[in-house]
Amino acid sequence: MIQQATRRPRTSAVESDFFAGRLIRWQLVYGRHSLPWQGISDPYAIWISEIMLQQTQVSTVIPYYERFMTVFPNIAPLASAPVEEVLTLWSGLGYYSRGRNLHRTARMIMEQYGGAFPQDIATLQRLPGIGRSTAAAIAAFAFGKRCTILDGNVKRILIRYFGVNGHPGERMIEEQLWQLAEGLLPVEEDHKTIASYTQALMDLGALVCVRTQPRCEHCPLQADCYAYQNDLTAVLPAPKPRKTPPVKEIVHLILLNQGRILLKKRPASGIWGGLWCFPETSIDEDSVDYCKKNLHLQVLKFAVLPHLQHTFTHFKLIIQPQLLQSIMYLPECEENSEENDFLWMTIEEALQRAIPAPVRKLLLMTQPLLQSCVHE
DNA sequence: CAATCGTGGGG
DNA sequence: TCCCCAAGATT
Repeated sequence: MIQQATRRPRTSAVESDFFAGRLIRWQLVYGRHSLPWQGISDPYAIWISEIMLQQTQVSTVIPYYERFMTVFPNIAPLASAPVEEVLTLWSGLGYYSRGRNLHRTARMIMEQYGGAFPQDIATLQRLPGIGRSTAAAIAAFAFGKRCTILDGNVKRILIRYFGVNGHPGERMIEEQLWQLAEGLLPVEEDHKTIASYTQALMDLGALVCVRTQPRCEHCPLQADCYAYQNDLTAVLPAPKPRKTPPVKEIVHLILLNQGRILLKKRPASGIWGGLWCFPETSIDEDSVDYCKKNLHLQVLKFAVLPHLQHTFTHFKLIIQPQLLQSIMYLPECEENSEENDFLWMTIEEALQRAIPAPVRKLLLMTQPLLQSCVHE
């Protein structure tokens, strides 16, 4: 598994501080120090940033983080807000269960811990949305706890540094990496040291030990890196074997009525859980029939918009948008029926709600069209 | 363990 | 255009 094992008999305390020391000194000069969630030890702010940063790049997160912290500067208003308000601030960021779990956790911390963040990593990890790595990040940054993160950056660094064969997806490898990461922690449990070290790992992975064309010339670990010394940085880590994702095709119904459009709130579980979307049908079904049968709406189809491609991690979605004029609607589909999961709203209102990225895109694309319809 | 869950950017 | 995947967690 670990090719260096013969040359490097595990991680000793001496090596640990060799590794950590170099990293910390490098971070001081070349690392990032001005990110919005840095230079603080407010566990709430750190928590929000860590959740947003899960599987999401820093540049994407920054504007979302700023908006979120303006609306919810601390845990109390977050806990007392409706979930939908959280999802609205999450709109476009993806992985919306993060938003729902964030809200659940805020309420749990208010109720079970009197509004104060638990400092113990095991307790942190029991909170919704906080796994092993995120718990460690919060504990390290906010409380200076001596525990290791293991995100994509750290995995890539360790795999190269130690010359690990195999994908992090395999349980054995995953556990190996956790063990290695823990062995490399600075010996002393000093808040500043732990925070700098943790940030150093992230920065090295994001700025130097990047996936393609790593900047090994600038790496403080170069002399000891297995991949660099053996010219293997291009093949380590081995790419994850992937199946070609399936393609799904659906129709999005943009229903117009007196300057308003109809949106439907999706169930909390599944894709885009809890978000507002256009009613959708299969491409095999006649959309006018669908509206009559399922929405009790008499409609007139008057435009088919160019299709939209949206790629998820595990499948590709082709969206066929249709513009439909609703002539009238029958009593069964009054507003506020169906537990309020169908709502007519103006396009401006819709844009301010919790909607997924493609819906936002479609709304913006068709906004001029809708305006001209109103005038008719 | 494998699938699920978004979106955007870079090569 | 296509492939890869980023401060992962949950089921």
